[in-house]
Amino acid sequence: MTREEFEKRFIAARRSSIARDFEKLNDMQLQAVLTTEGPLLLLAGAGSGKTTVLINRIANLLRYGRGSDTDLVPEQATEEDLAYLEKYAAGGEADRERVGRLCAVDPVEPWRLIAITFTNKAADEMKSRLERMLGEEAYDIWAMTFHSACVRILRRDIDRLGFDPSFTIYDTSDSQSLMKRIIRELDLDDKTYNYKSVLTVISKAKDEMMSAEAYAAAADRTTDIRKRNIGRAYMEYSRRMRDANALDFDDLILFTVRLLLDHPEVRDYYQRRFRYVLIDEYQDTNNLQYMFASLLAGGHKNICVVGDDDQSIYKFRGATIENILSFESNYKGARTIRLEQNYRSTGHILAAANSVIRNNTGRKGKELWTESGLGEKPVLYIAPDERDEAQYVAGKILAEAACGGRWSDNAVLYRMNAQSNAMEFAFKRNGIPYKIIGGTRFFERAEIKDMLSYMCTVQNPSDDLRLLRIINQPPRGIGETTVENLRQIAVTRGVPIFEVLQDAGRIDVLSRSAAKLGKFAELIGDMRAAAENIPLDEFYDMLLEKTGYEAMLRERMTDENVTRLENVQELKSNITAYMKENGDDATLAGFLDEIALYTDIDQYDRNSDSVVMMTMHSAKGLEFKSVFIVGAEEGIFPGTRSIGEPDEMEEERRLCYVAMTRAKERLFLVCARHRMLFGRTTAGKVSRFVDEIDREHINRPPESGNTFAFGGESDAWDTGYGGYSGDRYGGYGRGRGFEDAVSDGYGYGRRPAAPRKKTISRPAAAPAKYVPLFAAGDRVEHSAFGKGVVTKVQPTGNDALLEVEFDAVGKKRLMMKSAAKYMTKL
DNA sequence: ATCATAACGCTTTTT
DNA sequence: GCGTTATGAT
Repeated sequence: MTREEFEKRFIAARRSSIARDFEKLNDMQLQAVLTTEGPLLLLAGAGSGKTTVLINRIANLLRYGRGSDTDLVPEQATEEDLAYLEKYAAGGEADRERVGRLCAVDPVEPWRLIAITFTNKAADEMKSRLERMLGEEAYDIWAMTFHSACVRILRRDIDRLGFDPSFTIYDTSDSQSLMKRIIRELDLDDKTYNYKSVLTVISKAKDEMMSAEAYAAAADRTTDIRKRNIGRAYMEYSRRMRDANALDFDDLILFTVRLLLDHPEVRDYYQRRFRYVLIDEYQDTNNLQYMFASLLAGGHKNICVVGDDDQSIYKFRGATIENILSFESNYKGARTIRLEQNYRSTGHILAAANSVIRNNTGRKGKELWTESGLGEKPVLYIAPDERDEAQYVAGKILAEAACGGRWSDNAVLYRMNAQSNAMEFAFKRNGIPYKIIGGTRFFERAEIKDMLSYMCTVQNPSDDLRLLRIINQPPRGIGETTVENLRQIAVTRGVPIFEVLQDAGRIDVLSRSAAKLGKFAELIGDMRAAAENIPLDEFYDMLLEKTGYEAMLRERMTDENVTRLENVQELKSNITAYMKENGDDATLAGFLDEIALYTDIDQYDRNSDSVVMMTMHSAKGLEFKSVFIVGAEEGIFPGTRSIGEPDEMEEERRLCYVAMTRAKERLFLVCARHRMLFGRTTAGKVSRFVDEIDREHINRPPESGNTFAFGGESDAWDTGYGGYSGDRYGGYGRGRGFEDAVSDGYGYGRRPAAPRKKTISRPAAAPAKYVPLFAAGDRVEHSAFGKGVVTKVQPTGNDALLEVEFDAVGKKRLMMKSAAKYMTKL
């Protein structure tokens, strides 16, 4: 055997031997795991087992280093070794230790790996799966979000950029209130200079790595007044951020990139350190994140990015799909692997999703497929209005629950949070437990922001923004004029407000309130001392007490204040959780870091069994047995803003693709002909995305043309067709809408006859009078909740609120008319 | 300082 | 249509 032939066979046998560790993967997944060296683009379709691949890839790197992907053959390898490997590779038994020794080439130390994700949730999942697979070794792997990785890097070296390592992080609303203030102070018209749009411009500039100085200078070279004024606002914003020793979310990444670009010794350290860089959700990266990733990977050039161009839905936040589309040209010698086998959805659903996304141009081109059979076709239901739409969804869910399904198998996805209202009502009417994800978030609540502001002020004395928030909260008689004086003096002296506070006694204009100011300064000072000496949870209790915040809430126990108190306590449980996780390392600064980067406490716990409602955006990365996409109408989804804008329309279509591919077994597309939104009723028509679905993969109601239309108008919506809504309780069993006519196999109870041809009167025109269908003491059976007894009937206009004590699920409150459809007297 | 009323907006939003 | 927010009056 020549050396050449020996090496060839050795390399092949080594790769096959390593592959035996990953037998559960499909071929493409395996390739992705074994391809360790150089730039790699992993196009991972929805549900293709992406995280599994990432975890196994890391396991491979730790165990075998580049063994599966190198031409290097150890000098000392013998023909006997080769024979041994070949036998093992062919399926034989072998000593694992010896195989490991023969296959490994530079196994990598865990701390040389960095895996970056976008969300804390993804990072946490990655971490826990790594721990499960690798045990303690996993602790040293940097598995975290872009932002937390940057914080970690900055805490070490930000002093090189003239910031103090104890910097605080401003979240979006902090930035917003700062910008509001700046616009007011610069005397700019808040219509033309809307704080949000100004911040968007700044964020874009930061993404292009344009400093305030550079931006303002460039703006001044133009005649564009607006641009020049935004330049001024940007300058002021940067100056204040610097003075407050604060960084916003963009800054975290921008400054890290700056640090790596301008400071070779820092760059070298990280480039040498990280032998392998992994980036998840690459289609969502913006320019800065691209820079950051490529800087990190600049040393060893082993960068693996995972993403799906078809799932890029955050362009409006600066994500650029270009990063993934041009990965191959950005990285010389890049390899691409496509994961197209889907393990989540059944055939029809996948085919429907494929047929929608096919209408986009500029794709990498991918077609998902599955081995799991055709399953059920997605169903289109057209409701008369949003009430009926919601009632339809509730009905489907109840029917499924009646067959033993779990509530949490169902998700309702909508385009915007405002749509959740109608759904909420329907769920309440029917006693369906639900949970809304998103909307007003925990950390956005005033009382939480207040408590966090106290902590920030204690932690960072120069954080004026936070200090101003709480200086008179609860009221301590420090009024607006005093605050204004304070600020003036701070600006002229060029020092943080807190310093002026301590000096108040010696300043004339402040003399009248000096005592109050001094007391406040003392309070913060005391708390600062306490933070260093007592455990964090005790510190927090002390804060609640000494600041008088708790007392303020307790003073008047309104419903609102009760919730606030609960929230404030909830924050404490965050602290306790943080302490548990970090043990002796738990510090105030550490906690604040974590909180600043944690928008939502993991409010989505899968333990509680309830239907989840959320926007399609938030649904990314999740999966459900049944998915309801509501509001599938032109003008809602796609939204008015994207109609006529080809790029936005494509993004909208990708969003549709994301939403559809969340469904494992059942997918419902629901729309309403008339919808009341923002106080106006508008007529809509079925979303173009629905029309794009191949007819053989969807159950549609018969063409609404002449058959159902009014007076022969072919696309008229106002057909007065009987709907789902509970308004005509006497008529249940009929008028369920189109969809059952095509039989999706999921109607419940009595099957309706063919749809009525047409109805002249508008639905719900004359509200029916209250007719009691149940009385207290009735023994009843509900299709989803089982048997029970009616304990209370409370008439409400033309309906009634029932209280039913169910044998299995306990007390439920139901609206009579809705309940009548699913519940019968025994 | 606190309450009331008027005015305003209003996609989506991993950090 | 509703919930937040800015402003003005007491």
